[in-house]
Amino acid sequence: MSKTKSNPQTLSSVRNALRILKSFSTFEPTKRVSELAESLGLAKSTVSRLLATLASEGFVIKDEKTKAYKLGLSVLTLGGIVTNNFEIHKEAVPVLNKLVNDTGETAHLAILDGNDTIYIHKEECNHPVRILTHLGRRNPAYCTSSGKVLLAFSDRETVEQVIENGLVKHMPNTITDPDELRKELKKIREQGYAISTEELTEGTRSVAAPIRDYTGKVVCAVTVVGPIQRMHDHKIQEIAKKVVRAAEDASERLGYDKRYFRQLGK
Amino acid sequence: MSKTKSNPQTLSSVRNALRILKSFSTFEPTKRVSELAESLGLAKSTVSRLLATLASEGFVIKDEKTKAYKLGLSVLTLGGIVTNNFEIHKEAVPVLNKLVNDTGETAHLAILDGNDTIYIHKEECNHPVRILTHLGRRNPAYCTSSGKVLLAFSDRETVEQVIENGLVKHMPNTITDPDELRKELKKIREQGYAISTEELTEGTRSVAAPIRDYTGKVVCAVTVVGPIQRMHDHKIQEIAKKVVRAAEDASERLGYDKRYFRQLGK
DNA sequence: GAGGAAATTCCGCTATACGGAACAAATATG
DNA sequence: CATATTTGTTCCGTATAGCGGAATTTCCTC
Repeated sequence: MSKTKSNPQTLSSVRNALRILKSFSTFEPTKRVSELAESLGLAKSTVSRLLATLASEGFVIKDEKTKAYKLGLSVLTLGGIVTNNFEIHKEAVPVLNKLVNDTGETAHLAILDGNDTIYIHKEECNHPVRILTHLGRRNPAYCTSSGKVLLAFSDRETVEQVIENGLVKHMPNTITDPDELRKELKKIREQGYAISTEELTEGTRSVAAPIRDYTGKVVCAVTVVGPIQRMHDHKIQEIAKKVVRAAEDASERLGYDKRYFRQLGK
Repeated sequence: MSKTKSNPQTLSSVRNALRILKSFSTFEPTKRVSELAESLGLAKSTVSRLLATLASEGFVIKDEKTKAYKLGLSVLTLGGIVTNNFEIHKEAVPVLNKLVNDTGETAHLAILDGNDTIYIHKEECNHPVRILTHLGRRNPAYCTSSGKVLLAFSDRETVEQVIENGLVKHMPNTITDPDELRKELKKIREQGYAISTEELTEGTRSVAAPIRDYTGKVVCAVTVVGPIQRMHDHKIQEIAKKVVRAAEDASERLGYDKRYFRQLGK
């Protein structure tokens, strides 16, 4: 029964239920019994029962007509609680709002989790043409602007871990050479922001800058994402400035004292 | 083992795991083993194992120092997927943005789930004094403006179901008399919006209006919430107008043709 | 450094969750 | 329109996984 690495003290039925939940995505928002049975290597009867249990607690919803399942509202409620737990949130949201108004593009807050960045907040712009992202969205760190910023300001091991994990070429622009990535991170540290142009997703460009807490530690990144047409080379510097400014504002609100740390020569 | 009503074909271990997840709230964002064992009526060892399993899949995070558990990032990711699934979302978010700018207060989208309203979107205002709500927040329908709007435009059975479920007095202003509630809903149908003043939470007032889809069905409510000091009697009519307008805008974007339905005499 | 509380691990027993088969329902096919 | 096929659910016997309680470890507290 050990598919990935079944820790000794974990319950397989529960793990299977959680795997079912995790198998949903923006691109496959509905799932059916046999599909899941296939992909998880379980009997149809087992999946059917697991789904019934998940449904009874509101974690999935069954469309009685098509017999397809989608994620339920319990999941939404829990997500909201998580969001509320991040203190960064309270301080950074107003700043993010302003940034969206100033740039006209969608902005996010992102943190690092393992080898990925995760959007912990999203502030949508009004443009009819929008990039498809969502709260909680998980992207590989090495090929997104927010991820690169967070990596640039994290310890060596984290970076090496990401490299060891493999730099997959998603797009022509994806950085796949370890040394090139290290150089890129150095550059980001120096200039104070990161840009990513079609490194993960076609047609999109993003800019990110680090938010620091009162200890000077980078805890989060602000990032603005948009279609490359609207993120022209001649506009990108302007946007970058605004992103950096927003990040500095948010940092200040978290008690970060720029001058103090400059004095320290950091 | 039948605590609430254990459907024959549901798995108790999975159900217990889900119950653990659901026991987290904004007010109790962390939980400990013995606490959960007590409240769920399970052995500490059982809870410990369930939590270990939940942690291994990122649904909870254990603070190794304090041994306290909080909800994990997997939950956030799933919540984002749910959000993205609501089509109303795409259409209503720009409208909501505008509403927040116009009123200066936090706005939500809400839907009805059983006897509760659930916020499926939240657009925060910039005021330093803010109402504590969150995405996925579940509130009783009969004592919130969004809930009352949604009830006002749903079928008789739903309303009677809510009444049967009990009208608990949360505040002096809470409507607890069934007939009074029915009268209130009638009034809401006539005027096209609902107001709730300290019916559930002290110091808050909210206004809500219905969003309709192309079939004319009320699918969702827009609501603006704020502290009563900022929602003065002499300002409330103005705010209500804006909320109704926003709801109409959103309805139009969903293909609802006001004139067509007026012709029908609806 | 001892005492106590809390979490985890161990262990034996039973209940339970599993897979397979049978059944039911819905969809596709001719 | 009947038949074939796919898909989901229920039933059932068995093996085992998950349960509670005790033992052990860890972590505070005094």
